[in-house]
Amino acid sequence: MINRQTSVLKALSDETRLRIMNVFITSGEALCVCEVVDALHLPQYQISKHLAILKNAGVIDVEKDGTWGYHYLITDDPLNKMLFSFLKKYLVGEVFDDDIKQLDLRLLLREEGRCVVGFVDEKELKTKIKDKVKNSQV
Amino acid sequence: MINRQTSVLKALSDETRLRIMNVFITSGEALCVCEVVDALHLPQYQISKHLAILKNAGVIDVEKDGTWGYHYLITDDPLNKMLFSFLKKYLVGEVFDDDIKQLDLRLLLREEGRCVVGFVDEKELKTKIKDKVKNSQV
DNA sequence: ATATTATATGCCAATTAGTGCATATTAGCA
DNA sequence: TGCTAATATGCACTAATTGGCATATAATAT
Repeated sequence: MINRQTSVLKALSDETRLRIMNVFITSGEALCVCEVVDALHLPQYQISKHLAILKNAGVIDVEKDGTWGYHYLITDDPLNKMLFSFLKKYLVGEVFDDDIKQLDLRLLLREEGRCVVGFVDEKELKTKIKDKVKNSQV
Repeated sequence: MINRQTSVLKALSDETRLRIMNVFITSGEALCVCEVVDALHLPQYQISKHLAILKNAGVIDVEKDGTWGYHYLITDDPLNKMLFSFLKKYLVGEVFDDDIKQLDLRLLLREEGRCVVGFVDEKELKTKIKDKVKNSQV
């Protein structure tokens, strides 16, 4: 009953969902739920729900790989293309930048481009990264 | 408590408000409330309320001229500029196009670039336009 | 002063949306 | 088969949003 642009913008009218869009857009990666959870420091059930809303609005989709679910932007669509290139410039500021930093750290844990761990809290993340660096030097 | 981009996109997450933004953006004019009312065919109190929300979000402002209130886009801001140029491309489709047609008709009633009548319904509008054309030919 | 016109706003009811928690689902693994 | 890990979802609660109506405000005209 309402037009597409309205329902898409409704889906984007929430800080958490904008933060999610931000990590997808600036990373350019397909991300699994646990990676988004760690980037945003929000509970898993919230991220899952918000991802479902974005999926419903037609801006992202999922591809399952075992228990992992890789979510990615639907870029083969003219309206979405406009939207994403707008958001890429528009979403600037502390919150958005912090999320990217966290995501970049978290992505260091990937192996061969794939997510291999669930959520890890802040300290655990740092420890794991140190271990990884150590091992790669050996 | 929430960041600016979020509150702006919240303000845009409503079909009526997107339609309002559309008439501002594609017409490039400062419009008074009655002109927006006639373009969208919605009750005055709705338009007033929605304009207040957009004003609150920092995307439009008002300049009063007697009882008339001319609303206009706040374009001297980098984030707003991005937003408006995005919306200009993004807001396409029947609803949006129809509103523009209605607005164009309605703007024919202006005199020296100013609004000189309140709301007029569809038939009244057509009559008035015919009269105007007739008078201008004499 | 009073009436009229353009616009704003307060209040209510109805709907919708977000959070938190617990639990369901599904896949891999011992 | 049973366990654990990754993700999804149902439910209850609260908060926010919207439309409709009536009325307020404020400027102009009579």
